[in-house]
Amino acid sequence: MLGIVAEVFREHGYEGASLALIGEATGLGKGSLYHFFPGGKEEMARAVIAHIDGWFEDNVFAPLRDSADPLAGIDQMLEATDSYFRSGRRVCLIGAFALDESRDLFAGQIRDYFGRWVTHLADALARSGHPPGEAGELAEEAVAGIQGALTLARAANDLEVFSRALRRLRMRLGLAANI
Amino acid sequence: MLGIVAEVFREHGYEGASLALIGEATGLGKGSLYHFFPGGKEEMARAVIAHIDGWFEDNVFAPLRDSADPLAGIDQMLEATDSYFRSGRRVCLIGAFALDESRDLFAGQIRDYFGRWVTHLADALARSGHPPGEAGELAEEAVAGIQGALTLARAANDLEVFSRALRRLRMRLGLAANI
DNA sequence: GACTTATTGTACCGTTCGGTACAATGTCGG
DNA sequence: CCGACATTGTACCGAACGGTACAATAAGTC
Repeated sequence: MLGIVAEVFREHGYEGASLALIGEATGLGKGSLYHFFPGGKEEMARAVIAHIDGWFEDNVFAPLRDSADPLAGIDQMLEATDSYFRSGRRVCLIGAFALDESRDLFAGQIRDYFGRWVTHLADALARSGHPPGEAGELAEEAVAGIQGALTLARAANDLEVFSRALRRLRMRLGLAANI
Repeated sequence: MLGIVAEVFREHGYEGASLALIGEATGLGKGSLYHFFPGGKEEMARAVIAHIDGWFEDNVFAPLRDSADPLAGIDQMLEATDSYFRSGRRVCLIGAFALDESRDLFAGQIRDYFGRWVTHLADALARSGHPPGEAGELAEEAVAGIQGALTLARAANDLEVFSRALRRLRMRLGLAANI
């Protein structure tokens, strides 16, 4: 159900996601909505962010952190990212929240999400042989590249923009070009 | 005055920028606002996008297109970009619009803005010696990198993220590291 | 000064907003 | 069957939303 709410926030942004839309999408009335989320819209958004964060923790950060072979972890990260963003069809809710005033409400969660992504990727890159300083820069470049590609893909209404970005990243991070 | 309205949209997003906020920021009442923009909020946003587009046309796209030395044009692009986004303090309104539902209203203008940015940069890169295909990819990577760096800088609340991204881009696009 | 047009303030419209109250149902162990 | 608690639908609240009407004023033109 959090997934459905997430989709509404993704589609309409924090301000644009009205309780009417959320209720319609989930099939729940205000009674139920406020039963599960006494804190109202803000708590819903917070729960959605935490839910997404959890998914990334399991499917993106954990492989980066735990894979014996760091390159395999990076490959899993890229696969999971491609799958999560539906090859560019989906937008990054947390990235979108970071841009407008809703950032102030969720600043901690947003910073944490992106911070961990960059940190874990930098760590994997360092373990795969990059000098520590360079690994941090490369990780930052990679995460920013993904976010930017999502924006650009949506602006151009062309999914290929996102696929191309992932393909470039794969090579740039030290993975084979095939697959 | 369009600049002030732009700032309100940038800060609050399309949905979040209420007429009350816009009126307060500009010092204009609804009477004046609807006198200048009979089409209401949508026309305001359209005018703001066109205004931004014009600024980029003059300060970013034109140097890319018209500079005799393509590398000098690229350098001017990066300088103008850094100055426009206030080294990461500012967010890209058009990028933010691309992410949520307001994209549907302004799809044409958004696609045009990013499309021209990528095209003109690709052209300059090709003239500076990159093979045509590679130039297009590199241009896409650069524009996406800028957008992503803005998102990341704002998420981390750290302007250095944006500065680092521009520094990397400068090198990657074939410019000296200094300056 | 008179006429015309541009600009503004104010009051108001219907709708939707996020949120609350609460009685009515469903659910389930005892 | 019972009380206890979880879940829901509905009606309602005041505030804010985008937008309109229009009279009052300002600014220019002849």
